[in-house]
Amino acid sequence: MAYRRTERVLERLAGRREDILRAACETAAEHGLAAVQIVAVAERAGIAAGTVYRYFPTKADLVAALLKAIAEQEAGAIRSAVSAAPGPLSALAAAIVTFATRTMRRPGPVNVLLTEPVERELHGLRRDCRRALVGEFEAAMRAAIAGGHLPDQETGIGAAAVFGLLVECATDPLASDRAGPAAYRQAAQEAALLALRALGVGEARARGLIVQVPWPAETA
Amino acid sequence: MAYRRTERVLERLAGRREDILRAACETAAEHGLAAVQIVAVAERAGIAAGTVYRYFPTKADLVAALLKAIAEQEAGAIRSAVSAAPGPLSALAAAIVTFATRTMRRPGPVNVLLTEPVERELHGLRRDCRRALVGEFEAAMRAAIAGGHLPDQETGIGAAAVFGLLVECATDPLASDRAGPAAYRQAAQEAALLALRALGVGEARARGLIVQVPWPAETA
DNA sequence: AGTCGCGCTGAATCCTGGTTCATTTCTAGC
DNA sequence: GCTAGAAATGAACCAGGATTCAGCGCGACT
Repeated sequence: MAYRRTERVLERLAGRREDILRAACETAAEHGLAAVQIVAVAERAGIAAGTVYRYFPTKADLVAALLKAIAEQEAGAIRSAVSAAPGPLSALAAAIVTFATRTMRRPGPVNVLLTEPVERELHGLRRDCRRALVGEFEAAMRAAIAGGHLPDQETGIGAAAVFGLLVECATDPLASDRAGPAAYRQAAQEAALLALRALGVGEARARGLIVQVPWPAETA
Repeated sequence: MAYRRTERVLERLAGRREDILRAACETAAEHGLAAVQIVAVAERAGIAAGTVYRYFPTKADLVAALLKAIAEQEAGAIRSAVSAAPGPLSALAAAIVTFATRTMRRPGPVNVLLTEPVERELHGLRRDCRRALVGEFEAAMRAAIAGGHLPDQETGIGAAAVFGLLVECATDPLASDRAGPAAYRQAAQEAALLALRALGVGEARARGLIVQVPWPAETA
């Protein structure tokens, strides 16, 4: 008995796993899922290709972890925006504006969630990730409806509609001449206005809600 | 000079090109772009793999033709729905309902347009195809605005929003328990209502418009 | 019928990228 | 320092799928 996984080693191992996952996420966000190749990721993480397989038994596992990480990151951002809002309706607005702004500023992560993975076995997971994000909007809608701030309606389809609307607005090349932070905020507010109107919030009310959402933080 | 491309031969050649393209489109619509493989397409078209290369110099060309064909097919369906409508606003509603219904009934074609092709060189084309579809909605919006039937607004972002909204509603697994034609129509109308509200059409008016759109034809 | 040129064939080739594994390097305990 | 076992390495391997090409057979003209 000459080698034992001491605390120090475990830390290093966990850290390395993090490095790999981070490298994969960055690669995906920057160049798309197709660019997530074992050798490329390994290189970016500063290790050899074979080492990746000590942490992820197969590429599909790596991609699965990557999708979950991105989804959780985005969902977390929405949740924290929601919890910071003063009321249910402004929480919904905050969720919408936050997601729109983030996605416009950096479309990569969300694009990954919408991109069709090659692996058949990942379709289900990817759908779940999408659903998780849509679920955040749905929860916000439910709360607003419960409080009587939003017309009663089928939240499933409404949340999906909001999600699709925001993503398309963020992705559309037409809006791609967004030069600086101010332009992002402008475009995001425009899209948010449309989303809120779709859910039955009057224009004037929607504008008021949107303006007071704080600027989403850069990270997380 | 013992062989010349007679009329008959030219016809056969053109027909064969059509066969290949059709086979590719069907494969893509049924099993996704990843399933569009030269051998598979050739087999489906009833020819040998090598023959495909007499009509499409490279796979990317085939996929490009495929994307254009699908986009044109969808755009055409929207256009004919628009031109059959009695007025600008009902034309917009017709465009929306038609696209929603078609996509819910057969999500394949539209999914192909939204799926990331592996080839870097196809990104631009795919974007153009998307834009072409969005453009149909934009044109309908412009006409409605010009006629004073729709609040004045930025049509680019509005059209993109409508497009994304409809696609997501058609794609979302939540709505996937659509059993029959009636269910499709129901879901499509629901999504259309959200889309029209997003553009500032009041709920009551929107409902009235949607109901009177004729059932989209199965083909084309 | 004979000949020519073209289109078709499909097995062989090439390329890309995931996966493996014999070897090397490192860590913990003696 | 020395040894046993774990982790890392990276070149070799392999599979899937695009592409090529030498040979075959048909249609068109004489």
